[in-house]
Amino acid sequence: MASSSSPVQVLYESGKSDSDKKRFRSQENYDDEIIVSPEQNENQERPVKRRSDSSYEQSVEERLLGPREREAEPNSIKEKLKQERKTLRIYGYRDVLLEAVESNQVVVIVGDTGCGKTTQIPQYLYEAGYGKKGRIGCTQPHGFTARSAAARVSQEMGVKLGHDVVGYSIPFEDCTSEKTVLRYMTDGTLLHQLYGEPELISYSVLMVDEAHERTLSTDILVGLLKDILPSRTNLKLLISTATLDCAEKICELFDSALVLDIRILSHYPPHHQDDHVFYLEATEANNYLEANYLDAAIRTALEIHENEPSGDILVFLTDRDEIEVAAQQLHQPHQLSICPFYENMPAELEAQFFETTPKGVRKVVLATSIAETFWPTKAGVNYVVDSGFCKNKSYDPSSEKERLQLTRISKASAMLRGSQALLGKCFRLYKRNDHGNPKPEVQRSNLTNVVLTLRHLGVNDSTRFHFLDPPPTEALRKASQLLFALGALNNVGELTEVGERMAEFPVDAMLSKAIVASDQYKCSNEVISIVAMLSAGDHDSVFHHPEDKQVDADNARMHFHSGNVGDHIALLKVYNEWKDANYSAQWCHENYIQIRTMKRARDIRDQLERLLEKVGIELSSNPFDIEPIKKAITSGFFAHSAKVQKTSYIPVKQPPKNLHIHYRSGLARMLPKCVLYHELDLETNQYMRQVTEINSEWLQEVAPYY
DNA sequence: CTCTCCCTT
Repeated sequence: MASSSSPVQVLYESGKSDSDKKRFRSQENYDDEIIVSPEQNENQERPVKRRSDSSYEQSVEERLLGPREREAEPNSIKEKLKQERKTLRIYGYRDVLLEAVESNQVVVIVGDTGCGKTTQIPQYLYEAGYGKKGRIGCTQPHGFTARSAAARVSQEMGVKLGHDVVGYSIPFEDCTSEKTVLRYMTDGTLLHQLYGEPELISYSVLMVDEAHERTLSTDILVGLLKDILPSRTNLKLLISTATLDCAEKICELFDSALVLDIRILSHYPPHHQDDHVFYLEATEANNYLEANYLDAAIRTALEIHENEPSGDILVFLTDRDEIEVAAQQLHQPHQLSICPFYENMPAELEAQFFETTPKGVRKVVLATSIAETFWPTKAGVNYVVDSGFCKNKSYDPSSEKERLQLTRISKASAMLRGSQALLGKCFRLYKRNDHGNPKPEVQRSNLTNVVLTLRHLGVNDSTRFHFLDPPPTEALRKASQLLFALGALNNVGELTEVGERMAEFPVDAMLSKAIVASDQYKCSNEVISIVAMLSAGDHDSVFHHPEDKQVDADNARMHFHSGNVGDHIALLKVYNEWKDANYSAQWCHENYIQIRTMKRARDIRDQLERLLEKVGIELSSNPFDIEPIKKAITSGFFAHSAKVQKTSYIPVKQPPKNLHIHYRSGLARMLPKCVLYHELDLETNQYMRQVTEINSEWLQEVAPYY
């Protein structure tokens, strides 16, 4: 173990006798963080994400209304829900809010996550008659919040979800009908709806919720709404945010907007004032630099275990590696049951969440920031350890490389993390108010698809678009350059027919181009399968390789690579064999394939197939010749081609830099002359993932201007 | 001889 000369070590030893008090200072002043709102108390379910699970909707309803309540008189349920609505904090602002909307086109609402605005405001608007003038839309950054809000609202209104006035529309799930007036959806869904309804003519009110998350879709949507509002004078816009900073930016964008801060005026009974959040003392916090927060988190968890009453612990770390390190170190003390929790976790680990730990055994959940919003069991945890960090994808436009970057979490994230410890304590491994200010996604993303979407919606000069925060000009320029090379823009910068078609597909522009190109190579049937597989998950989420069965898993994987067909064709073979096995779960298990990824690929593929018809591409198939398939892929990915040089690769066009085929590729150590890759690893940007051999002459054929 | 946070059209 580390010697006692390490500042962290000393720190922890000094704190041993008196538990947290020495290291952590409780919040002294009242601060509206970590509010236990009535809604949070009532509506505690945080279901684990189950993509494409058709039984999900029902299970949400069942959780919202326990079995006993379902049997009770419908009227008494209705009465109970009606009373509950009045206890919500937001209820006190009902009239103020409606008045504000009546006399202003744009209203910004500042309120904490979970204060009831998502479920209540659309209902207030409906009750005030806005539903008679058009639809009431409410957008969310995430599909599952849209779905659970709609489920809750349909309960409160006593209507059947999706068959009456309340519905929702999220990826792969359209739960609406002609009767739907109150519609919950994701920002992305609404953005796509703008393709067919540029002025959102069917809506009378729109509420853009959780704008402070600053997702790509939210930012683009808000910018577009700025343009739409002048000609839609009878359209009301509400934007909600948890932070004042974001509210100010929105006000700046819309020349006149009314800001309603529903946090300040609220009053809480004393027991809701929190004395359960502990921060590091300033001098100690300075020791917690990026280098040792993992160590600090592990030690804090152990100290909680030694000094605090029973209750499960949730530790927020940043990635899978850290979780595995922490799991190993915490494994030693008995009476600790360790649960890892991260996206794309193997199914067998997921099962641990639902196992009840034996009496006297404390559960420690080691999670990434996924646990800020998803929570697999109904039971909460008593203790939260917040490292204060997360990992974020970032894009450098000048090198055109994507990387994962360690980032300090925002105040909003810290609040979400802390709110998981409703009745216990939250230990933050940083100073009070020492939050990060993460860049909005639009400033750290590859903008190719953003520019394509904007063009498709008639925004011809993206540098003059109303961004809440402008992206680097270089990123916009690089995006236009790639779109030109792909043939989506012509030499005067107009969207071409190819570009129009590409914009319809909900996948990355280069994949979208491959689909459009598959028309001329008569293999759209195969290409949409490959595109769906590549879009379904990142890197290794298709093949499963458990620690203890590496050899078996490798053998299973290599079966799809027979003939050295390349990783793209291997993915096609995986999809087709799964389909031939009737989409069987057993087949996935036997072949070490992750069924979650496959189900998602199937959903995406179905969607792509429907869109082929929309853009006039015939579903064509040439299963016995892989060359046309590879050519179609090359039409999208010529920019990712590399030529062999001795034992490594150099990009065909771009500053010299050696690349290697990733060891998990079917072509690892094969050294084909010329290859194309889907992506580079985010850590070193040196390893090509998903590699296929191509003929270098094709490059001239598919991208003469590149 | 290396291995990527979380979302979403």
